[in-house]
Amino acid sequence: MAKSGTPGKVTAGGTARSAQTRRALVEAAIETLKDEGFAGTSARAISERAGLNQALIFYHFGSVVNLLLAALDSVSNDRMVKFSAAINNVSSPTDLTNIAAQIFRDDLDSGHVTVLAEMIAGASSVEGLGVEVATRLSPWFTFAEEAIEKSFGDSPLASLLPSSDVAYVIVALYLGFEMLTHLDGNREPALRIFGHAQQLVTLLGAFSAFMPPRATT
Amino acid sequence: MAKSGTPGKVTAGGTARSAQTRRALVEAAIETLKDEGFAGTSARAISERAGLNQALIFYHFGSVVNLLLAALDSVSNDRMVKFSAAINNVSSPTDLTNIAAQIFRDDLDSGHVTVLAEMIAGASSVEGLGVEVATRLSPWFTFAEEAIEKSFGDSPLASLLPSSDVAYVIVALYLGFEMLTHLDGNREPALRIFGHAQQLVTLLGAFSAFMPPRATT
DNA sequence: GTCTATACTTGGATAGAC
DNA sequence: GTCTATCCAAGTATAGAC
Repeated sequence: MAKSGTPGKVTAGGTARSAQTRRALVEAAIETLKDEGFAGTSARAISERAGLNQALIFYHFGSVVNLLLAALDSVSNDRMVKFSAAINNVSSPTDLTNIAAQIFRDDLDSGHVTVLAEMIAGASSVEGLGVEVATRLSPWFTFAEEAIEKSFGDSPLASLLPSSDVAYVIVALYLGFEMLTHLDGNREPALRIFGHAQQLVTLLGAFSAFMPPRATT
Repeated sequence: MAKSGTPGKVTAGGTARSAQTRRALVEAAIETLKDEGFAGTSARAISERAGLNQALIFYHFGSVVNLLLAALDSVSNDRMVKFSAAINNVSSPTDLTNIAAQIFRDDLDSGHVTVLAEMIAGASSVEGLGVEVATRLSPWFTFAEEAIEKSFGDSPLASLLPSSDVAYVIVALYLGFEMLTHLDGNREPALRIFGHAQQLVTLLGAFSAFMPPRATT
């Protein structure tokens, strides 16, 4: 992307002030994406929110899109850290749905999934952005898959569906809930449905007692 | 909206040529939304695709956003007509999943859900657009709910979840699948999962034989 | 109703002073 | 590393000729 040797890289070293500026810009980019959407997230809108000069975006990131990708990296990493910490306390399906509901509520309120959704939707408008976003999305799948394996792996339910497909459904639902919730500002349906999911898992768990145990390949 | 008495209304009468121009613009807006996303759908991009003059957008629709809403109306109506026709042949859960899979494949390929997803995501960027999009989305919920009632209403499964919540999940999944599929251009996971859903419904149907019948309120 | 031409605004990006 | 100033492209929207 950035010309060789320029400070365009996200990981570029430099003074402490540099790092602080970059962080401020990334933070402002995230907030702008949440509030104004992809189409409303211009260099001017971001810099104004950060209280910094517009030219700094191009100095530090080379382009607006690069800054947006850095913003996506940031929220994605934050989510993974939070997720990973939570999942260590998980070993049963019930655990998983409980923790998932809690994290989901957190994400809805903080707007982190909004950033992802806006970047996915905005990817159609910028050549080459799609693959970059897809790359940053793939950890979400593997994380979800691991969580499912860890909590459902011993259950006969695991033989019903490949965990990679379940992970795909979870991520899709996460995105869909986010979009609907964001559109009308009403998070109740999504949260209520998470409650249903917990009951369903319990119910399926009861059924699974009558199913043959999972084949150990 | 448009000033009073101006031809901004979608339903405005006028010459046959007028109607044709409006249709061409709406069609071009749909295609542009699919190919370029919300942020890339400018008056210039639309008019160029339609082979018409850019000023016609403002003459006929008053603003670009109004044209986009007309485009959303158009795909939304088309979908509803198609859905409604399909659902008349449906009476069992198995019927529903079969038809749903078929329609879903159709929608993925035709890109109609893309239009919806881009409009939802883009709504964040334009003041007041959110409520307009939400209004046009509500028929999708009621339709899904009716379809569920019609096919699951007699099943004991219906007592597990309110059909309005199931409808919410379906719409969310539709959106989520669309975004993921659009991002990486690979529709296989989503289609495969529809296959799983059919098996699950069959399985649940078997289980439901052991459940108490639905209370007739 | 449609086109050309144009006014005005916003956005991405760079040069150069500090 | 940051700011001011500026260029240029693209966007919305309107006026007026046809």
